Amino acid sequence: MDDKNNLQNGKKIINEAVDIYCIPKNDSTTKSEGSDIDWNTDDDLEIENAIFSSCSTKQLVGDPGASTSAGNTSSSTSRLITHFMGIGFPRDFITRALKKDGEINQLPLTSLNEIIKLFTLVSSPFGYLKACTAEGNTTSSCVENNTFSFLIEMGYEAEEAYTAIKRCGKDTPIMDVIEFIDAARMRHDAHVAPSEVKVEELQSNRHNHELNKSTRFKKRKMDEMARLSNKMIGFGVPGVPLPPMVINRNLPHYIIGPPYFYYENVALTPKGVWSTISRFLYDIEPEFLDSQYFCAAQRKRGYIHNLPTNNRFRLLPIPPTTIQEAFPLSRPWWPAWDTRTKLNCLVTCVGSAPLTERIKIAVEKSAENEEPPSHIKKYVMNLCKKWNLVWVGKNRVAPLDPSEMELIMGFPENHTRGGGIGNTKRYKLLGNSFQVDTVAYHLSVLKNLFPGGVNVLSLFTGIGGAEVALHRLGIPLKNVISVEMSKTCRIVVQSWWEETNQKGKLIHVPDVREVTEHILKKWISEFGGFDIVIGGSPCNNLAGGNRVSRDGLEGQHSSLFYEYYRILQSVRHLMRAS
DNA sequence: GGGAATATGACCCATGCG
DNA sequence: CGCATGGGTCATATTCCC
Repeated sequence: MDDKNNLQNGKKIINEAVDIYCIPKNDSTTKSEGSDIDWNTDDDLEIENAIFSSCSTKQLVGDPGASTSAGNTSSSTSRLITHFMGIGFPRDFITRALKKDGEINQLPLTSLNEIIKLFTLVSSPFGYLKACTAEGNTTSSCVENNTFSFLIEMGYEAEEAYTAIKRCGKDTPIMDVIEFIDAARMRHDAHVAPSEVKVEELQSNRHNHELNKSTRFKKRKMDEMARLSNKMIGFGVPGVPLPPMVINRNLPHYIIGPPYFYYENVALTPKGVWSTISRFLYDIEPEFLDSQYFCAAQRKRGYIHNLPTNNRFRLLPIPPTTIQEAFPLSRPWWPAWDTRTKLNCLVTCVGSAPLTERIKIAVEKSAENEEPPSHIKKYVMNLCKKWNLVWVGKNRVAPLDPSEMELIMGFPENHTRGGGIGNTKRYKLLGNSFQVDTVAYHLSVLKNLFPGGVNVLSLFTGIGGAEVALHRLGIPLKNVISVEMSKTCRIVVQSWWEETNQKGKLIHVPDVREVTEHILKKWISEFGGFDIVIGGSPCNNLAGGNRVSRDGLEGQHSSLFYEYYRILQSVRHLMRAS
């Protein structure tokens, strides 16, 4: 049944993608609304490029620079259909993807590729397999499609996957197809034309095979390391010298400038999640950053945004950055053998009282003024690290209380206190939040860009980390649309809004799904557009701590990332149109 | 030394019970 | 609400082997 849902979801996204990608409504070169996009006359060249180029040319319609000119539309359409049928998509599916309001839309091949990619990503290979069968395709065609879907899901380009399957043969095991693509890529890097790659060479030469596998492993490893360097200093943090490697942030030209957007999630996701997120968010390199450079606790997060990165500045006052500074009262009780200076990530669950008692008893066993034996030290340290415990008295450890967590996370003390909110809930809210100083560092560049204040579309607002950051930066909040499902969070944000005497307007929306194009249009015309779209979509299906439903980006909650993407696309589209 | 095997550590968590 | 319990996927660190 999940497959069916995936499929429907995929179709929904395609329809939305068609809506979003299609036509700039008041483009002077187009005649009727939403149906006529002009064609590049050189169809042959374009299709050739699409099939044989191994790099993504994300030139979307409506993005500046997507140049178009008049051409033969009907033959282009049939070529497109032929092309995608050649890949293995059912004709019916392609025509449905192309159709809107009963008319055939003429989309550049690259855009249609995007749509297909979206579909393939959202619907599982098995869902697609079933759909094929239902639509009367042959089994062999389904197998081919399945391989294709897998390759796409793994992050290969549609074009190269298609070429590889075609050249290897549709019955070739998927690993061999991958070897083929990687070999082709390596040769391409070495300026060898893809057409010179011979399948037989790979299949018959075991040594070569192993070599490629090893090189591929290395290459991936290096890619990962470059993206996710163990220090996690993002594009630079105050006080830490940058590595000699130059940060080369080449944003696609069409994504530079307003509306700005800022997306956040946990850094250590299941494999492939960040590359998928990045692929949706305009191929922008995530900025992986650990909040330990801004506060006393680690917090490894990835951020994708189109904000400038020069002339950032920190919030003042700079909060304590070590446990000892953050908890001066703990100093007399802190044993020398507990060498921690930073807390681990503050999460939604905390250690229990009996646990702290067990630790007390374990430590007390050793004589006065004497270190416990090493196995006790190890036992205690493991628990302290696991539960983020601090020393609060003689042989006594305790979890942070919610107010201490608030301070470390950069919120005003008692931000989440009262109003009917219990401690368990406070821990949950705080554990799910932004670290304010970290986010403020990134958002600080907005201060010069918007001296008069900002209009914010805040998705998955939580307890308002981004709003607090902007406020503390001294950036006036003009209009804030806060989309947050939890009533408790809305209460927290509303209280903060009133207590800090905000002059702007705060509108609460409970569900992202209510944020339709229609209502976005209304807000945009009312406010004159959004200056920034901020959001950290649910991480519970991505986070390592989840032992039950770490389902990845397609998980029940984490899949709301696609809503973030949808809304951001909508805002960008509407703001270009207005 | 370098690669492979193995150990260790970290993780914006969910559920059931009393 | 407090508490106990429950794997698994990653990355890095360490050890082992050639």
